[in-house]
Amino acid sequence: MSLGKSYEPQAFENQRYDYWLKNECFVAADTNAPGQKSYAIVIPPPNVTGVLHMGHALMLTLEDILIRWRRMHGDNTLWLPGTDHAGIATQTQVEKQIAKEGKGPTGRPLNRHDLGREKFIERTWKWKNDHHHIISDQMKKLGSSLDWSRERFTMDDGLSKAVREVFVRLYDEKLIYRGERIINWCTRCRTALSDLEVIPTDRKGSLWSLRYPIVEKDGTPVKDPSTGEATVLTIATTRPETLLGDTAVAVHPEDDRYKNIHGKFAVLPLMGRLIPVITDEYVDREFGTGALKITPAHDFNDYDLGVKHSLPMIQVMGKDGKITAEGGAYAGLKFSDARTKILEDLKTAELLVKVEDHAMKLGLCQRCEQIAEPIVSAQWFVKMKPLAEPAIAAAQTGKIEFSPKMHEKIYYEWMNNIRDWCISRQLWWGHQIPAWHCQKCEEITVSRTDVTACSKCKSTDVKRDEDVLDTWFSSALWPFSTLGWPEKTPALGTFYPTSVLETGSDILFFWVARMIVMGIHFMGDVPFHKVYLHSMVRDEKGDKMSKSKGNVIDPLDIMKVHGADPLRFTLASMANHSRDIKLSVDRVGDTRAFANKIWNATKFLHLQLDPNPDMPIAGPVSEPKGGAEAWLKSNFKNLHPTNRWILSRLQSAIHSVEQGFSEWEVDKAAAAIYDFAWLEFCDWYIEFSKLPLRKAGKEREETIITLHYVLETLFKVMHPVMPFVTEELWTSLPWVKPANTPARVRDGKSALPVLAFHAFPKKDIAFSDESAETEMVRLKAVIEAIRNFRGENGLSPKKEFTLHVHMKDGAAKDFFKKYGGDILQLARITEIKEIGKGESASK
RNA sequence: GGGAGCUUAGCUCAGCGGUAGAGCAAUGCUUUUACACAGCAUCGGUCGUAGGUUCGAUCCCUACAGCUCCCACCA
Repeated sequence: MSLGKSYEPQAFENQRYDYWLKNECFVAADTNAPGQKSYAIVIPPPNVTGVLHMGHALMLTLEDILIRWRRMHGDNTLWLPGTDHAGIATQTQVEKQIAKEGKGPTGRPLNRHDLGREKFIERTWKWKNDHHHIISDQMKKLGSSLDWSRERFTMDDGLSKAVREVFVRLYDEKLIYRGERIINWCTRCRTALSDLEVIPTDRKGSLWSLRYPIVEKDGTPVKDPSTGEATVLTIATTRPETLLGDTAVAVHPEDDRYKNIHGKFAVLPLMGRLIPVITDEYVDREFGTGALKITPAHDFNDYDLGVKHSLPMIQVMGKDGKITAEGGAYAGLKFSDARTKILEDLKTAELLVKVEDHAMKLGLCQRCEQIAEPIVSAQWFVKMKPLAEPAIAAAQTGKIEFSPKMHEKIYYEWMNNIRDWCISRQLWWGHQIPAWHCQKCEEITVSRTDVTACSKCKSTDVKRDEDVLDTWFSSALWPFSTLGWPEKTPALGTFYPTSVLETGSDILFFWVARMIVMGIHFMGDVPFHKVYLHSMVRDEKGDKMSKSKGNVIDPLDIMKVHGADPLRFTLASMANHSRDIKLSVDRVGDTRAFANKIWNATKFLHLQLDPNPDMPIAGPVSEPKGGAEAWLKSNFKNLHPTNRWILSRLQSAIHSVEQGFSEWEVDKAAAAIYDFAWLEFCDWYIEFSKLPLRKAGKEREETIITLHYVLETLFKVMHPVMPFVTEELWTSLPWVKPANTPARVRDGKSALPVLAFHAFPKKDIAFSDESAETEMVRLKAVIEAIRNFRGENGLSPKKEFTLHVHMKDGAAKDFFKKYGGDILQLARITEIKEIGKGESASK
């Protein structure tokens, strides 16, 4: 088979992938063959409506490397694909689409309520079905060797069943409960959020100082003991609109300034109601005036104080982003308008003392960047503490290892301080909570099957809870739900626990920690033994890629121009552990040059074998009996030193790559491949090989065998990183046969060899040769010295010259006797002349 | 406020106790029968700063600075 002029990935990548797919090359067996081990990775499921971004490309590349590497080692490998229903993200997409389709009753754009829940969910399923193929097709473009026959979706029947089972069991175990608590609420998404979904963000704000007059219970002003004037407490706040819901003011019990007002009351500005002055050591005497207003319904700290002091909770900020009826004159105003109005009114009432600039953190909704408001609301929670304990132990005992190690500390930190997980979301798209509220006795019935009557009073007037579960709830079950749980499927037995969980470090808490928790609780064993985390991909300046900044590097664009393999190799070689990946398009271009280099090295071999009028020696060489490897092994001692050298270097490269893959140092593996292939094999070995290849006979034959063997082995070693080009080149080699290819593939109409089924090379000490390596170092040094001499003296490579050397010592004499011819040609010198001591060397 | 990581040639990064490395960029030469998506050579760094340990430090320790990230309820 002949090769094209240069590396053109577009010519073969799609066809290769189609061939793999058609022949089910990546389908895992449900059970292991005798003596076989299983190796499984479940993919971090991308959003079903998403498009492939560089983070996905990195994740897919790294996981495919591991999977292909283990597959070549003979493991029963499963790489399980799937997508996530992505509650808010998907729902928002469909809502946007609906909004474009028409107007609702009052002339505003259509929304989901106009359709109704059932219709809306139907629409969303349709959207999902229409869009799902986009991201999976893109994953295929990258060469991902996923077992598509086992593809799952977080809302498919099996997974829905698993979700329901888990919910019911946790509820029965009292680990899921419903409670009225303060939670983060996004007024745009109109749903509760978990702590993780709120991103603290630096914002410039103001600190307003407000006056709260202090009075007795009956309303008479409290006089200042020293001045005799009415006491007014000045309180600083960053959110003046919350004063509508104040139910107390607090001072520190030991604060001498305020001892006279303990037990008194404050007149709430604008609202006029009396609220108690309470004391609590929580108050920081140093901050502001040392006095604090308490709004239990709208601040996490105030909520705790409110519970502690049994304060009423007045909800003034509504879930719709407007002030509630409790807000009196301000009811119906948007929060921001309410603030403006309140500040005006305070000013008028002379209750606003001063305004200062104040740097502060604001919690923003992760999804829409709207300010997340703390609101008291009835939600479902998972009690995390008891579940976290065994998950912490699993890491401590080494049942789960984190790599890089530093993430283990971060994991402990979070798990040790874990708070209950708010799992209910006020959305329609997702797993609806399997709980029914009795309209008569308020009993909640949670069940695996749909409920028609209250479990307590038997009333048939029951209504299903409207909320759906946090998207991450179903993702947390992913490692076992995708394998068939709660059924005891063969696949579950074969592949659980999975081998490695690989993902970006940004979802360590969202996903990884929760999978560990759920896996241990429901399977009685960890969901995976190793957690490999990769860095974030940024643009070449180190900025986060974002659509608004316009700095997004689209993996699909890159692949279109340079091919999947160069992108994969680039990502792999940049996948370090300690810093973000700064990706530049140029870098992928450089790697494309590497692919082209390998392409041409292979072409070089073909050129030797294909009859060619310009090269009288060229012609086929037949494969040695028993194969090249066996032949080279038995003749190793008699091979030319350059052949022994390259075989020895190849072993060393295999060793480095194997080590890189097994120790989660993929970047080092990529470097080892690059250095061997380009710097040693292409730059030196191929140049050396040209000399014997010009002569007919044994030396030529031996060199062809070595060339063929090194290339073939190199392709195998590189295959996990660059699957397309390696297989393309490998199949072009004259001695490659479709051996090892499973029957289902071999029996196909075309039986192209598939590299994925061939064994990953193992380091073979039979090919290690220290003396050949030492000798080559010497030879290279001599040639390099001559090249330097040329460079420094401005002698062009064309200019021929004679090298005069002293050769009094025997070793040097032998050396030049042995390699003199090679040096002549490779360093382009006319002749080497020996000169006596005292004579000066000249060109 | 707590914690982590990073700081090495113009750029992107390796190296991590023993005379500074690669790729790209720049410059020069070369179209020699694998490759100009190339080859060869050259240019280029007191390895963030200041101390300490050591015979010896880019590499270990301690401070400091800058950048990045994570966690945290200071109004």
